Amino acid sequence: MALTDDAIAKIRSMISSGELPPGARLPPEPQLAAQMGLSRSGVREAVKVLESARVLDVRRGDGTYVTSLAPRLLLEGLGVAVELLRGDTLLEVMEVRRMLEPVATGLAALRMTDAQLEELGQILADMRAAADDAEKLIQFDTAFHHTVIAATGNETLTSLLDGLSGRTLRARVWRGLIEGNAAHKTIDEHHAIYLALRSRDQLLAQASALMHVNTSEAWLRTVLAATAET
Amino acid sequence: MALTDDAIAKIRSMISSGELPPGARLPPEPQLAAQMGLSRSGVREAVKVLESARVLDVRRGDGTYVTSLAPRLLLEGLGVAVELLRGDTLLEVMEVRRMLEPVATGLAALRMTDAQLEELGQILADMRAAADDAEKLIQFDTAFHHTVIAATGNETLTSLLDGLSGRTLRARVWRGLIEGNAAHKTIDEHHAIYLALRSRDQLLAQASALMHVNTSEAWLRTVLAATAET
DNA sequence: GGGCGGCAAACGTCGGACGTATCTATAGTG
DNA sequence: CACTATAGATACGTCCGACGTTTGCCGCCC
Repeated sequence: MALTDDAIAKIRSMISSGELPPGARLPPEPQLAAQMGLSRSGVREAVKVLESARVLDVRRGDGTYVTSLAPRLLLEGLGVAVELLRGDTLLEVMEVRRMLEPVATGLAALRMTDAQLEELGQILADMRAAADDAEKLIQFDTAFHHTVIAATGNETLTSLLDGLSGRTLRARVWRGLIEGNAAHKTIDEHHAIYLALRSRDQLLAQASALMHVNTSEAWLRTVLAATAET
Repeated sequence: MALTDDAIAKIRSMISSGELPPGARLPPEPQLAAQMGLSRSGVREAVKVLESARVLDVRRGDGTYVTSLAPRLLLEGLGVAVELLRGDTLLEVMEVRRMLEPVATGLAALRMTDAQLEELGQILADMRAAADDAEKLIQFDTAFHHTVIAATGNETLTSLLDGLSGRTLRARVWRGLIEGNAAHKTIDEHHAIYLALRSRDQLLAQASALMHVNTSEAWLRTVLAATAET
């Protein structure tokens, strides 16, 4: 494993050292191969790994470049990782959300702009209108929480929570909610969060977010228990 | 990009669907290539990507297997991602720690066992004894926080916070601490956290952890400002 | 000045070859 | 019978060379 992994480490080190800043262009693959003492095949594997980690951007026919290294890119991988977590560890993920999301929502109450509140109200209305379409509900739910967290202005936090709230996880929770006729109640919870944010009430925002995550966790337990029986 | 990325998606989907459970063995590369309609080179790139994400475990001379998919493996990539974050976004990371670590430490106060407390006391003693060795301080600091968070029993949370407290980030903070003659004060903060945990006092643990993260953040700001001038 | 076409550069994919590590089954030995 | 040593098969690691396709750019033409 030495050669290819060494190449990965070398490229990564050139980036973190500043030798290859964001936007920089790497030498062509054959030249890079010679420079690092391995074949083009090995370089391609290394580049592919860094591309999948959103560290490099490979443009066919053009060249290979370092990305912006923005957190939204580098933390994208968290989402795919969470998608592969199994059964009980999903409850661990939910516990993390339970710890993080209320505090973050409280912070959002202090920082949210009027325009963002407006947008949030629209999403809430959309959600109410889609109360019988699971697919749309999941979509608006994702947008709602993303908008709230993004209002903190912390892109790292936003990407992290986006990743923790993977699509599969959300889908499972909403499946439980709908089958348990609890979708309406959950939409009301979103409304409570919205009202707290609108009042710029940090503590209330925090509390309402905690109750909401708690509901999600409860339904996830239900769904997981039902799945385990089968 | 279609072929190799398709292969990655296919393998990942076979895993998340349960067709390839943890520990399962994949077909040999040539066979896998034929099965997915591309050359062995392409398969190797796909496998390499999943190996770097700790989804697959490639054993030379033997075969390729699905890992345990434990969160400690899948979230390992978060650490390397954080290592590549630049300047100001490190403050965002610190803000996330500021939100998450106190709550997690409070939870640890409720769940920590006597044996874990004992271990924590030992690490604290080691830290005091190494008060003039930056390298060791960083090492014991890492062990201290890892032990505290691990006491929550939530492996996902532990891996997440481990990743957020990357080695480079820690090194920068401690460099500031030592140059600013604040190492001793910081060790006292660790002691305060230890005492709170020992008293099983959730709120006090939470508060002491917040003060500690706050100190780290302040010194990180100092170091970043000094770096920016140069 | 702007649009069009062709050339060169660079990545995408393929096929085959050979080296090396690992596992296993077999034969041998005490 | 149990254990060891060895030979073969299996599978990944690395390299090389070739060709297709895409993209960017520059010069030509209108």
